[in-house]
Amino acid sequence: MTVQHPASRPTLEAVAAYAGVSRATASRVVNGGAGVRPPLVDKVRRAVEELGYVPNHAARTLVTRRTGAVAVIIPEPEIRIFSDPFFSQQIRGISRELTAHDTQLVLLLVEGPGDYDRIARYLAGGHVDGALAFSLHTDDPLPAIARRTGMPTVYGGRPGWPTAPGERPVPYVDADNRGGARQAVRHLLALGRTRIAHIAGPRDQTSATDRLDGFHDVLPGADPELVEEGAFTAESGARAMARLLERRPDLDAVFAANDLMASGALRVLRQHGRRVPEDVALVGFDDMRGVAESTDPPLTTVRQDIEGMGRLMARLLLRGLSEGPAAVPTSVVTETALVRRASA
Amino acid sequence: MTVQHPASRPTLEAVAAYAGVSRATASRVVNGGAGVRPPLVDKVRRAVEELGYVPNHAARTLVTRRTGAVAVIIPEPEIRIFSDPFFSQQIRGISRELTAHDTQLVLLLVEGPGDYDRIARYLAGGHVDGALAFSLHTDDPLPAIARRTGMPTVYGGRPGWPTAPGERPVPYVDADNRGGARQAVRHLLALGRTRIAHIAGPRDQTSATDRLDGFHDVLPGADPELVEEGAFTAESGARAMARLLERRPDLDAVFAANDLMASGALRVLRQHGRRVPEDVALVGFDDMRGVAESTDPPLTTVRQDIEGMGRLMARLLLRGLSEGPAAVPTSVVTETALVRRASA
DNA sequence: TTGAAAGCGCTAACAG
DNA sequence: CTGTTAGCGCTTTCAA
Repeated sequence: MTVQHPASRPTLEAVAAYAGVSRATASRVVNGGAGVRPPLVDKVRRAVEELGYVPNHAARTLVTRRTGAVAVIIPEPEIRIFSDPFFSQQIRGISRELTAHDTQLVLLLVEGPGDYDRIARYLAGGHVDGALAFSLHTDDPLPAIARRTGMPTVYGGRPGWPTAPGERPVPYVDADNRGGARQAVRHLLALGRTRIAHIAGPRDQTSATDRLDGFHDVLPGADPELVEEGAFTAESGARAMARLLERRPDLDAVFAANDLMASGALRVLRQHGRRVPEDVALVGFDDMRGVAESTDPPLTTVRQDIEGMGRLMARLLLRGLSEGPAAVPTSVVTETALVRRASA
Repeated sequence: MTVQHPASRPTLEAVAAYAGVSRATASRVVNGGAGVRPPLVDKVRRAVEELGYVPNHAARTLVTRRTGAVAVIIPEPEIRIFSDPFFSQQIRGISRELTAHDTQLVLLLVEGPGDYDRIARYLAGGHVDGALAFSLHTDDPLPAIARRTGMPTVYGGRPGWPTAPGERPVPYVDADNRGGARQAVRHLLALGRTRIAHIAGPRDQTSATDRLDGFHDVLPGADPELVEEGAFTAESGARAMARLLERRPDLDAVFAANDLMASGALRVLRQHGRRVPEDVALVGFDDMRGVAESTDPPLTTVRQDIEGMGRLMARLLLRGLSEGPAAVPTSVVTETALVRRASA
């Protein structure tokens, strides 16, 4: 803690006076200097330097109606389910892109349903120019709020409902979950496996259902007994694996919808005396740092570029902000890549 | 993306007209309504409701010189080293506290040394009322920037240098690392272990040196051969453990300065045929989710209230903001607790 | 208790 | 190319 009321900083007025020009000219120079004669530009620049002038953000926002800030809205529960690395990598990507465009990141953590009032007020309050939001569930109030407040918003992850007729589809960025799942299953097939099981994620998350769809794309006639549902946690993966093993002790491969579930499945496989990959080949999804490479054996998995997705979200939003909604593609799907390790 | 230029929202002027009062009275009501007669208060409230009025933040900031926002500054590299859960829990605590006080959280990720210019400009720009910063290294430019810009700042983690004479000590919040280490080592002692080793963290982090100090508090005459240094990663923990085992194959207990290193050590212990806890008892630090309970055996470790520390940081800052620096205690150290599991 | 008026610091027409 | 002028929407003396 230092000064309580920061010594009042020099204003544009002061800079103008110091440089011997009008406030308007000083303003022009500060904002790029277009259309101002070089000698004057120099004088003003020197004045800015000398006086240590920094533009007052509030005053600028008041007249331009641009805040230079973007809200990142994260539902609290997600932060857990989605496991932290995911969250922080995405944030990093967003932060990089925003910083490169001189835009600030305001973090809004949503604790519970009651919090949406606060979020709505915040968005309506003109604190930010746009918003980035994540992993919408079917009944998520956010899109309605965004629409009502007219706040340009880009979503992370494919929304769980179809676009209403006549409504502009919401722009989102997502990994190619379905394609990635196909890569995983095809790999297992190429290994000569014939009884491939799938541990799916929760039905209310599109990333989970998309992966399940990818599984069925490659194995259209898969025995329903070979599919189990987990909750994207290691524990749930272990339980799903146990059920699978009970029903189909003859299975020779497993594609788990994420690495956490794969790690749980791996533990159970070993407990049941199965060797991985000899008896049962195992593929995960996410290439989650600290999990995928550190299991024994390390997981073959599907990698998605999480940071890149974050960057892309920010880029779409910024483009929409500067060029209008029409410049924003409805959605962008990023590629996934199979990472071969020892488990399959 | 919806509207490009948000439909201009109603102003105080509009509310005042609608309610049939002056702008001044409307303003008073919006800000609590002190000193306004009830009937008028009601009228204005109704007008606000009817019109859907939300105060313009920029205009308010311009006159009050308060932004209602706080910057959270996180050095990029730390985000990795410190492992993500730490980061996100701390953020959560901060967010909770700020939200409760209607204050916004602006996230500033620092990518590299060059970024400090940007940070300095940002803090000088009057975008925020205060700042929260983390894990300072000895040569960190942040404190100087904070001082220069007169930005009230609270730090997370004990700074790595002594307060310069005549300077106000920086306020910080930290876990009782030293006390926690003592708890860990005493526990090992109580178990009857006599050759207790320590895998310390990097010398330039006070959390590491404090834990090392705690170790020495309880074991003042410890053989230097029983202390090794790691980098707070699982890999470095494994390497340190290997060196320790080579030098002192007779060791019967290990206190690792964090859970990640403990997990690496555990792996190496097993590879060398040591049973844990029978042959070698092992204690970690952090009670890191997803690590401590999921190793085999689960780790006995020292828990710190990370979210609570975050909350505390925010609370100190907010208090300083409203009551002046004098109201902020120099620093607060939070308690740690030994969590007994199977490894010791 | 209420209202009138000044002004926070800046940008953006508009004239010159 | 530069300066003058009018606000942006709000809070806050100061008078009434």
